[in-house]
Amino acid sequence: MIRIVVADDHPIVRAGLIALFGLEDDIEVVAEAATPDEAVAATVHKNPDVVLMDLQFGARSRATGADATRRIRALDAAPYVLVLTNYDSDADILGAVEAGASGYLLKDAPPHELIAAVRAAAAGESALAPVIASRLLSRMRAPQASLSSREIEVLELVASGRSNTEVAGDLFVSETTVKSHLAHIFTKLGVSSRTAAVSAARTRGILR
Amino acid sequence: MIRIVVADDHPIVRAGLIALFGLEDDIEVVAEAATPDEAVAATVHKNPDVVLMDLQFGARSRATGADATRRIRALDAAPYVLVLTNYDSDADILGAVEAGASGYLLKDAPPHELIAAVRAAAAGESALAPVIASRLLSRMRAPQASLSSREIEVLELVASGRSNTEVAGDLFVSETTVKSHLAHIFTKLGVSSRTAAVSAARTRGILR
DNA sequence: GGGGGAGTCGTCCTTTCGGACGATGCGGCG
DNA sequence: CGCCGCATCGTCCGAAAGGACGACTCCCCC
Repeated sequence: MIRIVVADDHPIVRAGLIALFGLEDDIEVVAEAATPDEAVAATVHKNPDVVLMDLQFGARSRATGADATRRIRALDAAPYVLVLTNYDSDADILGAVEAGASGYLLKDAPPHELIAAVRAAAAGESALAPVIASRLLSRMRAPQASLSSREIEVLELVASGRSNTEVAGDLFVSETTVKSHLAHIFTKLGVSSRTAAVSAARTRGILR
Repeated sequence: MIRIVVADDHPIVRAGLIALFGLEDDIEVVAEAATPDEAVAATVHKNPDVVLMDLQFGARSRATGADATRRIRALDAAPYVLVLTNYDSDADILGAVEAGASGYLLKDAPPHELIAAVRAAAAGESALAPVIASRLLSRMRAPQASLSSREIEVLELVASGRSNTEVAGDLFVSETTVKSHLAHIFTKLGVSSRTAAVSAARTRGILR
């Protein structure tokens, strides 16, 4: 019997997961958690085989699913953590993997994929949704788009709506320099306009 | 007995809703739908009292929950549509209300609130999540910076980094029209560039 | 000591954006 | 009915942004 903990702030999602796993006779939901803290506590007390972890917990909780994952993986005899979330942003995926997740699934995944992932995780295997796998690979192929601190500084000002000349004034450099930074940012992010750069940086977690 | 249709592209969410309503003996889920088209079809065939409608359907479907809501509300003896979604952006709320939704709930709502909303909807009453209600009210109080739904639509595309010509193509209008919308957006938000408009809209909660 | 990346600055040129007009049709509202 | 907001389309023009070169300092690292 695979014993799992379900951690998600949405009562509806928890109910759905419990209902789905209720149909499987080799999987048992031993606890549910509505916050990252509850997830860690439940893991400590119930000692499950797998934790199904959401990444986004509503604004009510300052901690994230990645934090909880990190803390859970730091435990003795830590269970495997399967991240189950809505989004597939690079920042989220990277964060989850760094935190020690052994799988990453999207909430719109078909149930059988989810069940299979839980069984795989319980067996110590990694399970990635196809979408996620291809995204990770494309990230490997593409040189990591790490912006320099100066470039991030420029991009933050641009994101706040400042023009090139204004950014130049703010940073005490010439407009040429700002445009030069922006050109580098564009190539690194694979875009060709300031607004697209801001959007890309946001989805990748470079900008808040 | 209140007969409802559940429309959401996430199998997990559908399972959760069905499980939750299964506990209520005055509510019966008569059909589930994974796409907007299925939602309309199910409504036509099952003739429910209430339709629980998600707004975001994955990229697989071009139609949105708002489209489906509009089509359902245009039917004879149309059921009440309760929008149940993850986000509380102004654009989503406005769009849903315009489409004829009689309620707007967030997916992280506690189950009892959801149940109450379904009963209210079945009785022809409107049900808004407290967060949504206050947002609508604050919108009433500050009418100066309210963008039309079309303007928000344009701004969302701009925020994702699309150029004027691309936005024009996406919306099947001329570039002149896009620029016209943007000019209005600029004056309403008190800015003078697309990037500044996106920034302003974000801080005011118009965009997420 | 010779890359190589980051940061700085420059010029030339093209495309895009934004401002300033105007104009039409539609719908709501007093 | 007229007025007004919204959405649509148009032209003209100046300003901003972006691409394509080059070039000069640091500074780090092999």
